[in-house]
Amino acid sequence: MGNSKLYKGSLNTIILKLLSEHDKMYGYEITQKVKALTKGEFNITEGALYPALHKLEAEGLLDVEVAKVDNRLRKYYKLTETGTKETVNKLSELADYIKTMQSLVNPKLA
Amino acid sequence: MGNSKLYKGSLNTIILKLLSEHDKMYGYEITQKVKALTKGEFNITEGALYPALHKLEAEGLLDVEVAKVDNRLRKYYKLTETGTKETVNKLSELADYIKTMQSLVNPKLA
DNA sequence: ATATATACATAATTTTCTTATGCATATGAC
DNA sequence: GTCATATGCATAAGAAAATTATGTATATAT
Repeated sequence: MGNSKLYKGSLNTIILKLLSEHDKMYGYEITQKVKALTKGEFNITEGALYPALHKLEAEGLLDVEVAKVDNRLRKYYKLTETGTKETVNKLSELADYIKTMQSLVNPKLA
Repeated sequence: MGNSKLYKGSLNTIILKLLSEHDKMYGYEITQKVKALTKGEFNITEGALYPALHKLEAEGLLDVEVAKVDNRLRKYYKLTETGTKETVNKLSELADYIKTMQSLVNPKLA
């Protein structure tokens, strides 16, 4: 996750959520999208992203489709049915985590 | 972090925050406190906690004081000055992370 | 007497990331 | 025309932070 070394485990959630909104995306596009959406706060490194995509594919959560654009290779990823279900789970887990974490760290606002 | 395998990196923040509120605590007490405060959602495992405490001590963020209660050993940890400053940083980073993550995952509410 | 709670600790392994490379094409600046 | 930057993929070595599995020891409740 580049500069913010914190909170490992959120990369998969980010990938899945983006794909649930954009139908299909390729790796480089994901890194740029995250950078733009977070105003540069999250920088997904390639060394983290590509292995993560490969693993999600191996687990059956993503399908791949190779394309050639401007003579350059692109690998488009999209959610499978299982991936769509898992996205819901991950987002729910994230919401729970945030809620619990805030109750721990800022009990007065909980 | 026991059941929630997610979001590694928050353990140190949790420890520091608890110590900023409780002056001194021992390891087992921390595990019980977290379990109680999160209603069982976060279960800090000993294999994660003790090495984390040792590291925070080695980094100069915590001081230790050994005590014997009921013939059982306890190691009380408390924040050093540096530890107090670092707690502020960690909490700020956590707030940023949560904010950024929510803007990614739930852009409509951001 | 036996299980559970209290209290610490470490070792082996796994997961997930960072950092460092490597390859290749396209484009803009000079 | 060449040189830097952007686009686009990939993997390997290492670090960080957990999990899981042990190990030791005392206290308490059934």
